[in-house]
Amino acid sequence: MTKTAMPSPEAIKVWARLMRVSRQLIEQGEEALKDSGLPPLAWYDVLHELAEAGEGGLRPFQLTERTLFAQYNISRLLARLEADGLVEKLKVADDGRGQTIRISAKGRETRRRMWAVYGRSITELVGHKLSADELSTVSALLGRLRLPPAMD
Amino acid sequence: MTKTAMPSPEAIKVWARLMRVSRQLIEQGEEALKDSGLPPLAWYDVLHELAEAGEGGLRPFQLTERTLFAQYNISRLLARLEADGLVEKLKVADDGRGQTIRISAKGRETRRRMWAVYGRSITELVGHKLSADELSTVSALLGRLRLPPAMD
DNA sequence: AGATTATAGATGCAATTGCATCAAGCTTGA
DNA sequence: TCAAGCTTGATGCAATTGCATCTATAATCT
Repeated sequence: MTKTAMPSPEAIKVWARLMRVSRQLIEQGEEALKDSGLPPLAWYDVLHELAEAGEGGLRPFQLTERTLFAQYNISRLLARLEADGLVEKLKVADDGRGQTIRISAKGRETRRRMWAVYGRSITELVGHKLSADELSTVSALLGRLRLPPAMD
Repeated sequence: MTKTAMPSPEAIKVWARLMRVSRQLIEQGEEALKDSGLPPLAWYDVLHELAEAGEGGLRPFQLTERTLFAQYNISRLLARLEADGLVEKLKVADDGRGQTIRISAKGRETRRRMWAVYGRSITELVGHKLSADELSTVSALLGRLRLPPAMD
């Protein structure tokens, strides 16, 4: 059993700023989307993953892993997305429990419109605040905080 | 009217990692607190601000500003904290609408115990992953993403 | 095979959040 | 001074989240 020490002042500062900046980013993103009459960020996250996955789609449990949303949250979010016609649920052949989720044309379109709005927030709150070099530095260091660490 | 361009790939990467890392940090913090039978992170944030404010306490609207929680959220959170005896609501002399919130001894003790648990998560997820220099670099750059920017 | 354990996804119920709005007290300005 | 408007904080109601648990199917073990 190894003792875990309390965080250094430097670590605390990183944590505090990480919390504050991410909260801002979320808040302003949600606000911008709402002002444009678009769905909340959580929908974007899922549509984004599904769009990247392409025609093959993804299983709900894969979405759970990638987005870090809880299982029951994904389950209900997908129900709402399906009700809105943004995704389709397909039976999967080799596993009777499972299903595959595929983004629909309407889903892609919604995602595109959300990105147009949300991307602007990112530019304002992130892109315009730091140089390209600084952005690379931050993302490299944040990559090492990720679980699992990003290796680029 | 100035056009806002879409974010560069570097900005997107920073945003994506920021979101992921902060989500992890929150999730693991919440989990650690729950496992120890302690209240959720939101309580910590408020107790922390109140502890820093000292005997003078803070007005609810000041908490709203500092924590970035919505006004109605603070209102109800304070009701729960008061019900648990962690804070006291005091009438404020010069403004009949307002109140001052002051942390109680029990509140300080709860905060202390939460920090013992939460701090460990921060050490594991942040402190142990980067050197002191790297931590300083990240916090300086994140400071510039803050609104308003931190000036240190 | 049959029993046991694990995994995928859904869901009832309680707690929390978001939204809209309210009540009460301040402030301003004609 | 008093009407109009602003600020502080609370709250009813709907939507979402968290928790625990459930059903169904797969995988493993004897």
